[in-house]
Amino acid sequence: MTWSDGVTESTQRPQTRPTQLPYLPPHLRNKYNNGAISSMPTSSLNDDYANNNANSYGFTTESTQLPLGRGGRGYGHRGRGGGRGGRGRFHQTQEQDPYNIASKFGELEVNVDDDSPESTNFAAYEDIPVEVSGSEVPSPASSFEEIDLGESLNRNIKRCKYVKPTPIQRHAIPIALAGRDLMACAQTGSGKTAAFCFPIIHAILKLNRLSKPGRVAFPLALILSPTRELACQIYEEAKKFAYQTRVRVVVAYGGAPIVHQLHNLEKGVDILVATPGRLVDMIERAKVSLSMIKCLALDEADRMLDMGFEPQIRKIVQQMDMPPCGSRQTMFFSATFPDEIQRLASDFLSNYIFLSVGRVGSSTDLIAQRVEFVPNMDKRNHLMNLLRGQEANGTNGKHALTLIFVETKRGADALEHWLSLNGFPAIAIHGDKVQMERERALKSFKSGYTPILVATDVASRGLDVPHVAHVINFDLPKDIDDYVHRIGRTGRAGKSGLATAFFSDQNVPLAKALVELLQEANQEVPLWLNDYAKRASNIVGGGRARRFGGSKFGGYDFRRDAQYEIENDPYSSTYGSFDGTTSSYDLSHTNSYAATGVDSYSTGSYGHEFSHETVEASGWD
DNA sequence: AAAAAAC
Repeated sequence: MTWSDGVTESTQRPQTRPTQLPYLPPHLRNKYNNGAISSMPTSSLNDDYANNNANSYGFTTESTQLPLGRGGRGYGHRGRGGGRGGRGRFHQTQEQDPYNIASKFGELEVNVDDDSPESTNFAAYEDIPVEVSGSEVPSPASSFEEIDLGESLNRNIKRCKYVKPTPIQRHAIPIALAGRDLMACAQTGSGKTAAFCFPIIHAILKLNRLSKPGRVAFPLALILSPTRELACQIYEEAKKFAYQTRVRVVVAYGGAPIVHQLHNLEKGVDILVATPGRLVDMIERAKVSLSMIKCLALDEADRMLDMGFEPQIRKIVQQMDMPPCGSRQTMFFSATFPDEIQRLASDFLSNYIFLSVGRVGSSTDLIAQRVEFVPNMDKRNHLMNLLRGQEANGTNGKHALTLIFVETKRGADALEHWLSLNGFPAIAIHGDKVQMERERALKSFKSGYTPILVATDVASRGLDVPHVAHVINFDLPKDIDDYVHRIGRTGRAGKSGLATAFFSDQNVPLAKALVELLQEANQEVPLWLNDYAKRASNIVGGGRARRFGGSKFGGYDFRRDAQYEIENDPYSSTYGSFDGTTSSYDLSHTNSYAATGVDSYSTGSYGHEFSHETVEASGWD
């Protein structure tokens, strides 16, 4: 992870940096001058460069300190990040793939930009199913030129080597530029960070009222994240996009000394990226005021509004000095968006547009999912056999990392210990570890030094680790959405991935939703699991279809199913996008929006998917 | 019953 090594470690113990450097696989070291990062000098990627770069960051993390443009060193943050590895499914491999690792595999569809813009992949691109609903939806844009974010942003888009907007960007950016509120479903890695960062930066530039230094910071935009690591990831992205715009981006999160963050705030902040706890702390210390907020963005929004987070979010958004709903712009982004969370989110939104980008080319299409019945008692032995099998196959090591999810922090430590005892190089990450340990664990895993990471759900969302070949749900999560996010850690960079779940009798409540998910992803459903699902369906109502409308869309506008609630709900005004004519909201027709002044459209086909020749390359067969 | 997120 990138978030604190440059900030604290390198300033406190700069002499230790060399051993802390992100590992760069030997076979990749001399391959950086190809394709999209052609401007990058090969020499800039040797260890010396990384070393210098890391040191040069110090804790001066403001955007203007980036070495971009000097010898084309630029955007990768290579010295610290170790490469966050994009999924490479779209044309923006570089967005999360500073090393351009994806293209190194030579088996990706993503670099079509380089030579043949008209290649067939563009056709697939157009076919990604998109669903939009809401009133007066701005038209999608097919190119960045068409969007025209202004000179400096256009320059940064070019620097990022973004050639064409991804589907989520094509739709979300015009919506955001129009100042509309937005609820967007899109897989991580599909460019959603850029989808909200570009419009935010554009809006701030247009305001022409950049923040000044001062004892109290008045950010114009706030981006919230559920984990510290994700906050840092967004921060790094936003910094790239804001390069040389004089828009200042600052990050605030717990577990790290607050003084550095406060110092950065005092220098002025336009965009604040934060985790909730630290932000509340800063507001209560009167170091930050939200009174100038023009735009609020929540990433992994469904997590931000779940039981644990909702009060904090409510506090930040409704009980501090943030301008009320309607006089600010609010955007929610997530890969999964259950009904009940949509309902909560609508409290914070005004006349919003719902946008869902299909899953083509994202997680479930590239991931082979297996579910095995394993009683709790047998889990360790079963895991051992699995790992031994990988060893025998050669399908482990630096480029086939294994991520094991467990339910509890204690369980993570215990399993790490047990694996280590049995000769498997494993390390655990969870929220009881201090930040330094979390970071070290992640780095050790990313580098392949410990190719097995045992994790709690701290690692289930937003975490970008390249080369995760296998996700093992040692303990299955209670919530199917968590499962979706977890397995989304593999199948990255266009490579296929494997997800194995240990299903025990404690997971019966999950059976139905799991079966539906497997079916949706064209995965084989074990007979015994089907039996559980049938039996469980009597006990546990609903399932995935309820939330996802049985489609391949990543989400489904809950307002479509909300007729009676609209009629009876005292908060029905929050559904203002339906023009108040709720009674004419006819659910019997899919296209009923048109009749009620609510526009809705779908594009693309369900059947078309990227073709990947990478399945056999994964080594899991 | 658990995880995450402030000091």
